[in-house]
Amino acid sequence: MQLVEETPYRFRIDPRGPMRVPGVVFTSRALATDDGALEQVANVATLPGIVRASYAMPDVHWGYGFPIGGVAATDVRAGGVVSPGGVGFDISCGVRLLAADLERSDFHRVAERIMDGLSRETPRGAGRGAVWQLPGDGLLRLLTEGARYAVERGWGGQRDLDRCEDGGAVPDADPDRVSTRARDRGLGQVGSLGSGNHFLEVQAVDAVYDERTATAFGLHLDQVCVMIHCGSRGLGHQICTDHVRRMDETMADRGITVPDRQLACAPADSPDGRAYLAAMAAAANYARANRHVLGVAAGEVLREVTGRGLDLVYDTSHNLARIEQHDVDGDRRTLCVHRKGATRALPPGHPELPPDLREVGQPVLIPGSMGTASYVLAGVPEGDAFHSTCHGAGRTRSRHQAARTTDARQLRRDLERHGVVVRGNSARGLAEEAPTAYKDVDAVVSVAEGAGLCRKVARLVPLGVVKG
DNA sequence: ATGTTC
Repeated sequence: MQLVEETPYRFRIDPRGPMRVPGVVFTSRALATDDGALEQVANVATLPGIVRASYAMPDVHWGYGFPIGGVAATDVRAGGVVSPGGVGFDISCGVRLLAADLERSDFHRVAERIMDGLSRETPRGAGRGAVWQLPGDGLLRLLTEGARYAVERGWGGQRDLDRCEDGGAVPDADPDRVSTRARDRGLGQVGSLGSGNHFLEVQAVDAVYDERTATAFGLHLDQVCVMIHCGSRGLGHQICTDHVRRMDETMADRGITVPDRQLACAPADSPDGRAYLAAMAAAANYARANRHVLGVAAGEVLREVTGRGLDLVYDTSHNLARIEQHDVDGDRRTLCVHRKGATRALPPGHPELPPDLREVGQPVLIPGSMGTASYVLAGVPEGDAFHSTCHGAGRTRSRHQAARTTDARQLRRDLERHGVVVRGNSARGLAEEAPTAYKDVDAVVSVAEGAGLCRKVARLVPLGVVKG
């Protein structure tokens, strides 16, 4: 794939064949790799109604149809499509960061007790376990009311909603567009991590790049934090499966052709498109509630051991499509913005930000790979790509490759030698997430900042990890 | 990511 260097951090793929717009890849000469993701960037550029460009963030890698680390916006009033592959199977997968009233130096003497407690109270792995057993009509309410329903039922409080994207619940969710099978899968999983790259980490603020913004976010140097990375479990997965199948069946009848069946799509303003968006919104609410109750459970463990609880910094999703208003070629347009492995990064002054964050911009939470740093970033005024930035380190090797070449016991020893207390789930799961299978998160974040997509606020390092 | 192959 031919990349044309526009600036040190911005590269272009010129339109060819059925591409309607160029590809724009935010990367660097050092970071750029091609595992097939750039071909996918070009494929996405062929989607009906796509505007401006098919974007890739610095952590881009190959995914189902769309690349992970991709951003694509379509013009809803001009037949623009929505594609489940542009959101991903783990709908509204995201990150929740909570800050403890505890210093790094306080942690070590209680580390084992805290990690044992977090391990005990955090269901994880495929299938089993959840911290919240929902009452009879609970799932339907959760799908429409998200974290607000959890608060109503006694989990956490108003601040948890104020510091969650969309106040804890996205509008326009319709449980009727969620299949019985999807609901069945989701019913017993509210409050569980899942597996793969999902985790709960205890971290310490290792560096602060912007004191004023960090203070507004509720963070300071050497503070202990808890970061939770998880999504919508089997429910979101089943919704994606159901709607991809439906769109794959009806796409040809609409006269839509795509270069890859995994780009199955429908006009956002069509029955199939609206049905997916309504089901996706339900999964987004599920994911918010999932992270919410896991955060409350973690806070109870910390309070039990230390007498100090947790305050929410922010909760953000990096797998979602949203209907947003943006200026394109001088016109205000209604766009369906797909972010798959990409994080919304609202600039200072944006009306959707809570009042206490409006001056500094949206907190952007970037989980590193296991045992490496994580970041807190902020949105910037000049942000390109519809106010989006990266979402993590980004894989360089497949799960299979990582598992084949990693000794899980050695990896665990290495982590513990670096002072990270490990509470794993399975040896294979640990091996698949070896940091050597990922890009360097410090490099990814530096490129994202260099490309003008966001700015650094704080760097966090792991003290303990509960692995999904 | 995922009751890791409906």
